[in-house]
Amino acid sequence: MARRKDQEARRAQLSEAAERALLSRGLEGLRLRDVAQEAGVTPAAVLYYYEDLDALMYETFQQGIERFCQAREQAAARHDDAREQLRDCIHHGVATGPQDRLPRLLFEYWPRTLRDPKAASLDSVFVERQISVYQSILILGASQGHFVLAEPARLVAANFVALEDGYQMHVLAGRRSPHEVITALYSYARAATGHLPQE
Amino acid sequence: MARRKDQEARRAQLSEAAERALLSRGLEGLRLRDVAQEAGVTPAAVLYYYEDLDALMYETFQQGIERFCQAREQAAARHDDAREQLRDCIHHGVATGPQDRLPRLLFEYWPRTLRDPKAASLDSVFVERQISVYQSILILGASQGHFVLAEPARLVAANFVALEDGYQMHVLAGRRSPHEVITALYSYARAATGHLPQE
Amino acid sequence: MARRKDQEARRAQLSEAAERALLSRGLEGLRLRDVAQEAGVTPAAVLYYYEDLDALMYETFQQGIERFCQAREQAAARHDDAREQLRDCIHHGVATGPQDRLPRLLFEYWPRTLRDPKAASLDSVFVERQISVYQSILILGASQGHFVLAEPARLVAANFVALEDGYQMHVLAGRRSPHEVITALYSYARAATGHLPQE
Amino acid sequence: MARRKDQEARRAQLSEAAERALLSRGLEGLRLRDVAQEAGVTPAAVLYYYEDLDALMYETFQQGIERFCQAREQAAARHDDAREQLRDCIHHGVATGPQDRLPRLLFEYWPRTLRDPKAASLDSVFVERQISVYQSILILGASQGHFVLAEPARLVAANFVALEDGYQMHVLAGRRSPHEVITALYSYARAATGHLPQE
DNA sequence: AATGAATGAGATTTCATTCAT
DNA sequence: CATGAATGAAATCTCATTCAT
Repeated sequence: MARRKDQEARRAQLSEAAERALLSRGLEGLRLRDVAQEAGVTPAAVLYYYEDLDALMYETFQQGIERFCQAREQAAARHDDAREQLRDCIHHGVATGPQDRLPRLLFEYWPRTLRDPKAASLDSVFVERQISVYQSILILGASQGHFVLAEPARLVAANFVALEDGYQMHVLAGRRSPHEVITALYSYARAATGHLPQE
Repeated sequence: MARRKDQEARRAQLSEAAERALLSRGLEGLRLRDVAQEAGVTPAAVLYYYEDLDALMYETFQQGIERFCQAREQAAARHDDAREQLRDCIHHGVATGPQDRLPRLLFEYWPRTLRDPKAASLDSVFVERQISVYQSILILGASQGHFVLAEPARLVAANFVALEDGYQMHVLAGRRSPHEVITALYSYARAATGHLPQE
Repeated sequence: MARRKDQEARRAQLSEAAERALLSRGLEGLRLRDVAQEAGVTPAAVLYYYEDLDALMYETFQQGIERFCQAREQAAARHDDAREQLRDCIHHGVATGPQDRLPRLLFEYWPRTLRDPKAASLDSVFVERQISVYQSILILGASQGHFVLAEPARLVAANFVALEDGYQMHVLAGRRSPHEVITALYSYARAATGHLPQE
Repeated sequence: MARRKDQEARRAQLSEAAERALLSRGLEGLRLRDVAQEAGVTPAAVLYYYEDLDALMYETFQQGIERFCQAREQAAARHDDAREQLRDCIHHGVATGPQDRLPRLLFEYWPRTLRDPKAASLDSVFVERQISVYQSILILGASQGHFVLAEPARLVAANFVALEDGYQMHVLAGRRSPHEVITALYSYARAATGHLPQE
């Protein structure tokens, strides 16, 4: 039991090292070596815990998605008022800058989902889950009388996610500040729900 | 002069071969060999025209951007009525499917802009140019009395581009049909301009 | 500590293999492959210990110089009488034939000192060190009353070294026997010091 | 007939280009390309006149030897007095500096004579010819009563050549000025002939 | 006589991977 | 459990070389 726990801990460390290494090298240029070095171990040690680099990165992606979604979901769950939920949800979806590890991981990994079916389905679920969060908030807000939706909640939610993703790339590229993006999302919120969130 | 033309033609052929090879291999897994094979020449022949694979892909990306932008700009220019311009502009910005080469190239290349400054500035211009197209259409539409903008044209234009990009990834992943995306963009058009384009 | 020793030992083995390979291939035609084969390992194994072939050859040159100089210095140090020192010094400076590895290494490497500053300074020290050996012997011999110098010791010493080097090339080319060269150096010794060494 | 003359002229141009290219690249790093570029033609054009780079360099070496020897022989032939012959002969044998093309060519090529029999015999003749020049001068000087030889003329001549070669390398390496070398040779001249040349 | 395009041989180089310790 | 040595596969890269024009 303790053994298994150690294993898990070690894997988590490696996974985190992989995330850090990803920032400087990018997924494309990332070598087993880089991750090992970042973790302070030898490449062979990494292979003791993971089949190969792909497996490690897949798991890292997977856990990244999980962390990202949970953060949002929990952020929303902290409030009863849909307006506050919406505001927090928006905030948690935007990268704090080009060095924000989690969004970087998610976007660097994305091209791989085009060819790796397992990654593709993971990504599908990821997107779906984010849409769900928005959708729930929108429906709640409508029922609370705060939001007036001119379009189906599902469509508005999908639009939120797409907008977010589209702008996310600009933030990661350092071309746009997180604040600008949040402002844009707020503005869309007003257009779609009639409610303008307050910072 | 004829010589130069031959050179250019050959480079264009290789560039196109690179685009095709990209579809099956992805940018990450793309080898010099793959491009050469796709073009029906030896790897050394490719190096005769390009410094290395990176240079070839950079130029391919560059020209891809150019083609993409010109197609949109020309599509819009074919009409006098801003409503028709907007409709065509939207259509030309959405991939026809996962095998649509041009958008694939643009999105596969994207992660590279995070580390290559030259590519980054190319990408900046690319985004800016697309925003401009939408912005012009919006302003024209407003002056023609067809559009009523609740937000600055610039912001709405940026939103269009971000939405498009966010949804584009879903189309390329095969998770969403081009039609769905166009519908979503139409719906945003109504929200932002008061005008719902007709297919 | 033991590790470090292993490393050093392995490097020394490779260096020696390089020397051997040099005899048949020459520095110009020497490939990483040749050295690896001579050492009984794979080319990649050589690169595990050395940056590249140049680095290996540089170190081999460096150590060759060291060995060559030490052999001479020790040979001279074995005697108290400057006449015996001179004789032994001369003997140790002449190649035993075209297959004499050490002189071959030194002379094959020489052209590289024309372009590689690090090698150049190594070579400078090498020459200087040899001149010093002769110079010390000459001065000692003069003080012992065995030698009568018509020219400054430094100049005579430099002449010894130059003569030796000039003749060395003939020996390495197989055009002249070591014996002939030693005789010529003896004859110069008589002219410059008044003392003719006895074999 | 005119044809042949053109051929010869072209080959001579290429040979000279090779000499120039040698200065920057060294024989080891010299590529067909470098020579072609230096001559302002394409690599294929060089191959039209020479079998391969080796053949070109061999001929260049051969002609270099010829030029070098003739210059010395003619220099000596300009005087009747052996003392003046000796002085001029010495002067013509020492490189003017590291960029002196002819000596550079001769010394860069030297390692090749260790493995290429044709080059080896060329080199033998070269050395022999130089010794002959000195020998003739020494014999003449003795008969004129200017020189007193304590050793056979042949040995003294060989010593001159060896000294010259040994010092030549220092000049080419930029470690010694031509003047210093000439002084050293003068000093040897006095020791071996009793006559100290005057600059 | 010479060129420019393209080839293909041969070398290096980079890595993940293996294995004894 | 982890390491360091060494391997071997796979890619690139460099050139001389060929050939049609």
